[in-house]
Amino acid sequence: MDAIAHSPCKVEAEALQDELKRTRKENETLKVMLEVMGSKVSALQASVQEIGSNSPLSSSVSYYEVYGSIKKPRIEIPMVKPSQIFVRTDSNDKSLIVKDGYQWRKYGQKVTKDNPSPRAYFRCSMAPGCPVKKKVQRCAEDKSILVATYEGKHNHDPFGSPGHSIYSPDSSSRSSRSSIISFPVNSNPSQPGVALDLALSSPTHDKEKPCQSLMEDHTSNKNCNTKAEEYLASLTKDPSFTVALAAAVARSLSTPRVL
DNA sequence: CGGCTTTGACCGGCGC
DNA sequence: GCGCCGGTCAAAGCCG
Repeated sequence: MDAIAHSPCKVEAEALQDELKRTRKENETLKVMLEVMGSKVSALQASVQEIGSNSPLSSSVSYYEVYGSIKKPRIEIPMVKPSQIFVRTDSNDKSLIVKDGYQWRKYGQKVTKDNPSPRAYFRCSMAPGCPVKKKVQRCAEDKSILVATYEGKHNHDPFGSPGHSIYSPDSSSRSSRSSIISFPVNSNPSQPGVALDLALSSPTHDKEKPCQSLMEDHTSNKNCNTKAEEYLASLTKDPSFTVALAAAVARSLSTPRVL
């Protein structure tokens, strides 16, 4: 009886072991990919630092765009949709307003466990059916930094006009006291200013103070020119980089430390 | 007066 | 099952 009962179990066990082997191998491959991506990110950060980053922020890349280029990600990634931007404001300014060119209606505020600063919840009010929401909260590490998390995709243009860049430095909608940290890559009028937080995915950075490192890196410089855009565009066009970046971001979000 | 903010209540998911 | 916590609702008040 036992022998009859065990033999299918044995087969199952072998199948599981086989799968485990395959999973390990895949894990190794992903590790290598992550390392490659890490070096690319480091190069990118160095490049951005070199040429500056604070110029006409016409648009940015978001996790959506990263995933939009992937038909079916091999790895299931929970909760990767929200993308973040970091905004430096006056530390005396207690408002949780991130001026990104869209019109937002606040519908709630909460104090969360992990951060003493209250988190504000906004809905896009520029278009009636716009599903976009954003959460704004001060960085726990540096209260002068606002962290805005965007969810969803706008079904309209900012200001209803494509020519009206939401990140124009001269734009009256921009707060003169704040600077939005984001990487201009390609133009997408339906996206808000969404930053790709490379600090999250870079293996050279620890999880702590992702916003601060970005702040130092990108606000200290004033010029971001087409070279950066070209470099970033070439990176985002690279499918392997995109996949690896997406995976790394997802892993960074789900686990504090990857390697 | 209409639209927005504020804020306490409520709800659902999740971990223990 | 219960409590905690994040997210949302909705009434009241404020402001242009």
